[in-house]
Amino acid sequence: MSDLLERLRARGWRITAQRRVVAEVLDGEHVHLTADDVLERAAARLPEISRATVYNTLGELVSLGEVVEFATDDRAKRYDPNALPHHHLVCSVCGTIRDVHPSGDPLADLPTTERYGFTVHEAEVTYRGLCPSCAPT
Amino acid sequence: MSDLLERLRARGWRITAQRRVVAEVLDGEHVHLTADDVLERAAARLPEISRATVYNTLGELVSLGEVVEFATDDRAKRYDPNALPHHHLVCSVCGTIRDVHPSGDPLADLPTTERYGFTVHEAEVTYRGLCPSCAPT
DNA sequence: TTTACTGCAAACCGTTTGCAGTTCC
DNA sequence: GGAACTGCAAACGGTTTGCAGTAAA
Repeated sequence: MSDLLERLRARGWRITAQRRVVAEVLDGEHVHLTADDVLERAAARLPEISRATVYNTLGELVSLGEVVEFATDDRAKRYDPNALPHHHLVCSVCGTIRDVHPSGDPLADLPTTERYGFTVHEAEVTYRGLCPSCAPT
Repeated sequence: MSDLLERLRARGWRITAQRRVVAEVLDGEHVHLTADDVLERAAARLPEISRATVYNTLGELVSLGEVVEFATDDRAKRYDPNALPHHHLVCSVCGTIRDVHPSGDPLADLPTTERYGFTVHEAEVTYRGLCPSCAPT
């Protein structure tokens, strides 16, 4: 994510304090923030940042492919910095999300007869279970 | 889905015209309706049905396990009658959704080292691609 | 007869939008 | 200087809720 600002610049985008802060907030692994989380953390560093700008910037990062939107059962979408392709492991009780990297390619498991004429590009897996803190003792 | 009403009754739920109609609307394969779709189709048979009742009934069917909520990138959740476990194939352009049944168990592809101490119960796969109508010619 | 269920309407909350003002290049 | 970006505030749309009335058992 560190050279994200370079890629933005290469696309002709202006580097502003707001965009820099949003990019910084999203840096790291196992980061799955809501737009509101991002606003809160960004505002801690740049108090005058607005909700609209956070949404604008998130949308831009998504269309750049730097960030992936992740729809959960909650109402709010999660924003996931997409350094390397990965899948998600979600706790059914507390909602904790971890990034996981399964062995093998899920795409290979979808036979032609089950593709309905689609050209299939990717598979996105959500594993569900109980995290250690929520597991019955 | 046909004996759903029996299962509801067994749980002590009252069988009303509204619940019957919602259950009927959700019957079938490749059915992934929004709450609004359900309301529209239910109202075609039972004009006085209300939005609140549709949401109530959908929520009940979900907690019964008869219907599965499916969060898409769109704002509206989809409701999927859950007769047999299955996964989804989604067109990235038009949003068409098909039920698919991959060979093999995606759960087997998640090594212990990638489970972060979770007890993993299920895997939910979303395949993305282009449907025949949206594929470039 | 009892109490679960329904319908109405308003509230809720995440997200989007229009626009005037600002700032980066 | 000019286009791109920001902040504000209002609108939007799917979902939830409170409550008075209705109907299943």
